[in-house]
Amino acid sequence: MLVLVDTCQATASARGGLCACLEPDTLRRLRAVTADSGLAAGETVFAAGEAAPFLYGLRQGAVMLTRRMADGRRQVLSFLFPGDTFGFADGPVHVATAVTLQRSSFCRIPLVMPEADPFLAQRLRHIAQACLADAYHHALRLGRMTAAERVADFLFWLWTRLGRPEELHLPMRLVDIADHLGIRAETTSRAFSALRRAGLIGALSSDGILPIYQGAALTGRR
Amino acid sequence: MLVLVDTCQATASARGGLCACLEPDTLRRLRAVTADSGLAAGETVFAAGEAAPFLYGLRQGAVMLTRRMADGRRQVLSFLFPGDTFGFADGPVHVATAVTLQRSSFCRIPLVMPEADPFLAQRLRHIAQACLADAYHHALRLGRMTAAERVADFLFWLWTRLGRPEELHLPMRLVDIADHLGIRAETTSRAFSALRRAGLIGALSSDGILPIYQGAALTGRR
DNA sequence: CGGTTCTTTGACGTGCATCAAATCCTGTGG
DNA sequence: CCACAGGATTTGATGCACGTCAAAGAACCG
Repeated sequence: MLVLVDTCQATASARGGLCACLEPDTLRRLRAVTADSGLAAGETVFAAGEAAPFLYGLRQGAVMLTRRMADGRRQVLSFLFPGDTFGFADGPVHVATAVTLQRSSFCRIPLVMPEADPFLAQRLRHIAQACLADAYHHALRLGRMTAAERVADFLFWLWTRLGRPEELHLPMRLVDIADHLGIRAETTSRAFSALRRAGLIGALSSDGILPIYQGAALTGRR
Repeated sequence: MLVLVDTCQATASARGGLCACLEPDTLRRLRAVTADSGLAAGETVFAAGEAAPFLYGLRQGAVMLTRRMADGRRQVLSFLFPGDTFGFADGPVHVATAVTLQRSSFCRIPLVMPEADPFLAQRLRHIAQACLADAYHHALRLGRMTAAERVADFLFWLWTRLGRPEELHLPMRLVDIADHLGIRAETTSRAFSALRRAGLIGALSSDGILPIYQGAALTGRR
């Protein structure tokens, strides 16, 4: 457990904004029952199959949602950043495992709350729909794009999500990106190298900083 | 436009049940503003990019949701059956195109309704979450399963969704299944042949009837 | 400094795509 | 009823994108 901080880094492009987008009075009511908590990098927030009594709003840090097959094959379903809401379950248990990629802190919303609060229920419905739209886009990536296109499209998504900075800070490993895009870490590395040779990005430094030279050119025609 | 029918074939395994699962009084209120409509096979219910003023509940028939890349590559996002709810958008416009696979009939729910009806909003939130759970499962299929596994797992899903019948009625073409699973129609055909030779299924007849001999054996270890 | 983990690059193998052709089915018109 | 055209499925032959295996840096850590 880390110390709690009160600054929420939620941005407008977040799929959620339980922290950022709620009306002030709803937010005030939320605060009354919301327990903030923090975790170091590499820790499990919740695991697939566990009971799902909370929704989570990511305040700081980065999280990934994963699923595994019985033989260990892993799919990274989604990467989450400040302002994103996660923990949606289909029924009483989680369908995915959530793991922190960095030190992260969360809001936790007890699942009884949205049942009682129509405004919150409405907001959560829209968030779930935004996640669904993302998942549809990702299905297109996985089903119909080449490895190089997947990597470029993913970097474009990430670059946009993080506010189109000149340098992208990648909190995840290459193998996590590979498991997100349905390819191998080696293939991911080769795609990065090709983009670098093409002048769209710079070299990935060991601390995960990736210069973006032509971000708009990363998007293929969808 | 087809004639309206009043029997809704929604089942318990449907992701939705706007027709089947609502409380009688809510249903009655819904009926007051719900316009039923019908379409023949191969027609477009709505297209990606169009305004999204309605949600849809499928009463009879079958529908698929698709997305295309600019160069024509197509991804079938989901197959829908009676009882399923669709038309969720992220914002004001549809993110997918919905096409009928058979003669189908729908309920249409104006999007202003859930805003006004907390019960309906709650229900839609749960439906959207169920769709998200499906989309996550599908990401695992697309990202980490072999072609043969994808086909078997898809058939298992479909078999379960349709009530585990002895004969599956496939309303879609092989190429639609292929575009759903991120493979080619030829590969899909080969996978069917392999399952047939293994004795799990029978021969696919020209009218789309597929005998299921060992449905439970279709599921891989996930 | 030695051990560990991650990334990068090369060499080679394979699963699926692609190309092609045969078969089957359906609809149409004589 | 039969002939024919067009489309879907099936199967075979071949090619290539990406997986797999391997090894060499590079960064980190005790």
